[in-house]
Amino acid sequence: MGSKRRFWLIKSEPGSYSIADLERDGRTSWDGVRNYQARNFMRDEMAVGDLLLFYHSSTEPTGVAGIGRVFGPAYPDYTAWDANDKHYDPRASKENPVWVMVDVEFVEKFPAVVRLAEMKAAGELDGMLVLKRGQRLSIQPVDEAHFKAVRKMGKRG
DNA sequence: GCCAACGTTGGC
DNA sequence: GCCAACGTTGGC
Repeated sequence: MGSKRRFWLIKSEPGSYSIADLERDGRTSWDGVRNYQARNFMRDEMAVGDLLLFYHSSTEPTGVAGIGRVFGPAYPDYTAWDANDKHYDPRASKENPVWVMVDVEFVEKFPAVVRLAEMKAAGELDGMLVLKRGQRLSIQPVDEAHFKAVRKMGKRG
């Protein structure tokens, strides 16, 4: 895994959890991820200190709303074996957690959302996963150059 | 609200 | 192990 800091994009519908919520809370558990590829990224590749583009999906406008940081290593997502939880998975148990989560902390909220359309128009973001049609993965690795470019766009407001 | 794209499930 | 059917995601 190494010590090299990685960069990620995490998606959230702001109606359920927004960058403003993270700013208010300071820190939150990124629970409810029920996709194997996304889980593997959290479990195997995310490291404390990794920076995250916080992406608002299914809203207007869609785009990157701010920055977060991985606060702690992956641990079992106990909401998976809570029958009352929205993300309950009957295959999961304390003995066999199946799913994991990480803790995420607030870093910054952009003055204005860096819109998806704006990102598509920026040539420097060519190849970024989130720009690909049909790309539904809720946790995506991001190139350092792409991360920096988006952050710069965000600071401009 | 529509629907394309995708991941997952389950019959065979 | 294939693959059709299904449910979900998420932009538009």
